[in-house]
Amino acid sequence: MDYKEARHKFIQAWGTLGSSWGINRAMAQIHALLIVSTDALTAEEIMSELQMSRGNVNMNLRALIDWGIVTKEHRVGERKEYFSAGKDVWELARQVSRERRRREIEPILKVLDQVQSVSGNSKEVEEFKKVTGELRDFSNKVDNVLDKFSKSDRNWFLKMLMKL
Amino acid sequence: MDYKEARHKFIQAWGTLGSSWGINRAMAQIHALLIVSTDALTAEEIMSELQMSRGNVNMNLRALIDWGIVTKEHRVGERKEYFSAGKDVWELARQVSRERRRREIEPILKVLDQVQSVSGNSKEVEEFKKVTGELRDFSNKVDNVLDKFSKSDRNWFLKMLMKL
DNA sequence: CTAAACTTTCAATAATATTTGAAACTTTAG
DNA sequence: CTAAAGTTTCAAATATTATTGAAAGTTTAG
Repeated sequence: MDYKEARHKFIQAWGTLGSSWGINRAMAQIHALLIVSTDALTAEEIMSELQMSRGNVNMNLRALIDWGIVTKEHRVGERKEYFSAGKDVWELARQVSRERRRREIEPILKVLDQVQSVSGNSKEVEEFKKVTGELRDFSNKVDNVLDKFSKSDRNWFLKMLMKL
Repeated sequence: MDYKEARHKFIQAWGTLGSSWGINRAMAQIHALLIVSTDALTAEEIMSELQMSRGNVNMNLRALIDWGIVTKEHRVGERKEYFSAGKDVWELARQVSRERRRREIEPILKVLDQVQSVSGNSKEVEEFKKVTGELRDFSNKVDNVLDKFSKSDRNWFLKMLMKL
């Protein structure tokens, strides 16, 4: 397989994977492009490489920066902004787990907590409390693991794998 | 908070959570309804409770069955089919991790493997191989953990948490 | 076999999410 | 300050995904 094809395939696949995990295709593709680029790229370069509009590239670059997985660089004597993605896969995973925890797990935990205060003692209410309570406990545990993971150093995870 | 409100809130939240994780709202809501119900429900009951069409309920029930988290029951002397969700949160998590692994992690691993066979020895190709190789190794590890998780008994996870 | 009860399918429609592109805005060299 | 270079915004257009509902299909009691 030649480079151009492999790269295209990777970018496409990364975009598809993103879609099925709630990250939009453009954002995932831009990230894929940056992560395999040897140098930082300008918005122009990303636009032409991925055939997307300026607005789309700009919006999704900002989202990636917001997620903490892409950084903006300024070069001396240059007006243009350059963008690059961290090459460290471990760090990427930590950052993603940190963000998804904050954005999605925390809100559902809040609801599961609130909902525990339901009143009544019918069979239905008991069942409801039981199930949502278990869901909350489980989510709490997942939340704790992700928290640990996102704060840990890169050997923790590998060591944990050894213990399985 | 009264039961009706709490239940509604839970179903809504579960639907929203599903959406942001690539599971459609209707599917997540039906699951939420079944998991808090004391008894199995008919398609009719789900339709009226969640205000969705027969087609939508049927399609998503089949998807839930396909995921292995809802089962169909027949009752003697009854024509109607009844549906229920397993109440075991642990088992639910295992089943979901099993399915997502199969549907999303395996395909990306396949692409990351294929793409390793890229030819050339330019700086770009080296970087590409390096990054996609690391991504593949990492994904492999995640894949293994999920595999372990989906096959493990319910104490494994808790024990693992202790070790953190 | 027939017909009622129930389930499934799928083309049309609606809802949602993404993308575009042009205008507004910002920055800086001169 | 001015204007060129670059960036950001956002309403409108497009694309994608989910939902409906009616027709077709299936099952079973009689």
